[in-house]
Amino acid sequence: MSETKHPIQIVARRTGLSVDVIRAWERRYNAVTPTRTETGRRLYSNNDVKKLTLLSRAISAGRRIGDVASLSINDLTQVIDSDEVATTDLREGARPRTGSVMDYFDSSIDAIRELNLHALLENFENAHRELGSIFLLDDLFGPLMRHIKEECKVGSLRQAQEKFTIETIKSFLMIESRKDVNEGDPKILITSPLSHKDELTMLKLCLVSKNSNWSPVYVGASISPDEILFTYEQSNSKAIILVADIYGRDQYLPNEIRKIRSLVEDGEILIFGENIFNYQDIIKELKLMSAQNIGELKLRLEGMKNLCELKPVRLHAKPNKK
Amino acid sequence: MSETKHPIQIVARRTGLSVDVIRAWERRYNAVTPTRTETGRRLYSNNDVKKLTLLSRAISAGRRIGDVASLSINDLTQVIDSDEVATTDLREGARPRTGSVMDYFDSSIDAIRELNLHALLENFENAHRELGSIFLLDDLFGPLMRHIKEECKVGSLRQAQEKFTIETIKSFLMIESRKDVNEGDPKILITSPLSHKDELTMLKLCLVSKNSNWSPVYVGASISPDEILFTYEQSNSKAIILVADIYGRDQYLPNEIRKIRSLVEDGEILIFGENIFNYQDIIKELKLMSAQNIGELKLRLEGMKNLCELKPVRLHAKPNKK
DNA sequence: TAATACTGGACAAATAGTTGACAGCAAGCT
DNA sequence: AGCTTGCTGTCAACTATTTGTCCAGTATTA
Repeated sequence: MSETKHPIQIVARRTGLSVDVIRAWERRYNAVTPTRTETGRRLYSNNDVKKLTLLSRAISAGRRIGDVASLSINDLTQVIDSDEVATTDLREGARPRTGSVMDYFDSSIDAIRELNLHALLENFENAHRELGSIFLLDDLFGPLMRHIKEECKVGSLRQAQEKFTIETIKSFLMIESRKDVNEGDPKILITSPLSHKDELTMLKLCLVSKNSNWSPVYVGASISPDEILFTYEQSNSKAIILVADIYGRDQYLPNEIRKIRSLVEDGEILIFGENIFNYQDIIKELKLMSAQNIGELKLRLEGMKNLCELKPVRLHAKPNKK
Repeated sequence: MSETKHPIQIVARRTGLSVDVIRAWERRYNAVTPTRTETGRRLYSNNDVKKLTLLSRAISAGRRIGDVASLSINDLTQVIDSDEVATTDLREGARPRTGSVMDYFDSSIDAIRELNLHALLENFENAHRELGSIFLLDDLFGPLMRHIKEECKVGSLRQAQEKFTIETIKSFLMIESRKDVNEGDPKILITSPLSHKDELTMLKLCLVSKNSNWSPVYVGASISPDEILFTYEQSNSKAIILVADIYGRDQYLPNEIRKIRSLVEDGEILIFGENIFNYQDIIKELKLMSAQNIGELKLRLEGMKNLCELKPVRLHAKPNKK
């Protein structure tokens, strides 16, 4: 197999890390050791990129680069898995993992071919029980949708089957994310800016929020900043998640976000999307939180949870900022 | 097995304890004694994490840290087991309700004003129980949506509240129409022509179908005739409902319907819409069934049910289509 | 020539560590 | 009740370490 190699710029883009960081990690911990051109330019293999991506996830899961930099890809995967799933989970039962995702994937495809709603929903429910929401969303629904889109293009699946899948997933998510919501949980508004409208992702986030002990408030996609503020206040939410889908129009987003930030003074705002590194600047400027995948989101949610639960308990009044 | 060690931050997240507490317990009671890096950073083993988790549970079960900190993991488990049995939570009885449609209407509006999802869903559920699906859809949801649209125009309700209502109704309908579907019921395909796309109505019909002992097949709106045929055959449906919403483009509809009729030879086709009298001609021409409101639909559905239960007696094998 | 990459060093922000202090609380004693 | 006392979680102050970022100077690329 002819390995394609990548220059540092590309790697930075793909991993969301800065070139400085990539070089620093190499210099300090030998995180990866790219080959060089005769003149000394770094050339990264796909494996290197993968490891860097994993490291980046480990970092956002709270690890320190010095502790994890020298781990192998396998070890890293394990560490990340346990970090992103375990968090405050008190259950000690081992989760039966690996391999089973593929089984669920296959039986999902079967059910989709037959348009068998009952089988598909049951399959989802079982997968949810066994895998938990993170793996369900990241490792089952994600690949499933990608696979189906491709099969549709090739022609081995019909458009109706794609729609069927989307509708079923949507309805599954709606059902699950309404189940057993704890009324005491703080509210979190899940919405998307005017220029974006990825309903499926938003429903996914509803489920994750619920499972992280937030009570999701969902009013659909494409809401104006003004309406977002209203919803936020009216529902007494403590935080906002903005979904930036990959099809959205980039040029409008920063201004919309600025508007929202200025309206919602006291709440945490989190941007979610697969390619949010395109918006690094605005995220820094406004000190927003961000998450690129479900696992990361879950961590942030739990962080915010602690933050917002401590607030009312605090005894020492903090100096009023203004 | 090479044990992975965890920095204090991770441990704090996994146990739900603050870093201060973890350190204090170590300092005061040697609850755990993590190893250190050369530079003095704490590194906790999985065992340490487990013990801290148990301690945390013991605390919330009422123990004092000083009393339990030095216990072994086994002893701790025992202590906790005996403690936690004692705690049971009280449950409030369901409150019975009697009320007319107007009451449900009013409390729905209240819940919508507050964007209170829980209250709204509960209200819908009660209404559904008390009124049944026909009255729920025709007498509650119908007027509700009309009212809200008007209030929105006037300005006394916000766009977000309208969206909230739509999403909540949709999710309610999805939940209810998936509940207790009888696998033995004949399938009915609920869809809409390309030019129409009233999702809400389609979901309503799913609910009604289910309650009339049909098993609804739903693949979303705006499906081409060709895909409709495919879905119909693949799912082995016995009948089709086409939703013609009031915003659809009239001029295309007759031809689309003709196409569908010619493709689906043996199945019953029913047109549903508030203003289907516009399509009288085509309905007569193709001998379609039709319904203008939910009540009427329910009658038709029950009629078709009887008809189709006789069908399996048919002897003519179908010619194998590719 | 302008843009990009490499190296090594420097710096600042974030994070940890240690110690001591303090407030809230419950239990026991006057 | 009032008072002490010990237990605990939290925090402040200060030091040390870790780590992302930036810069200067040089080399390579286009």
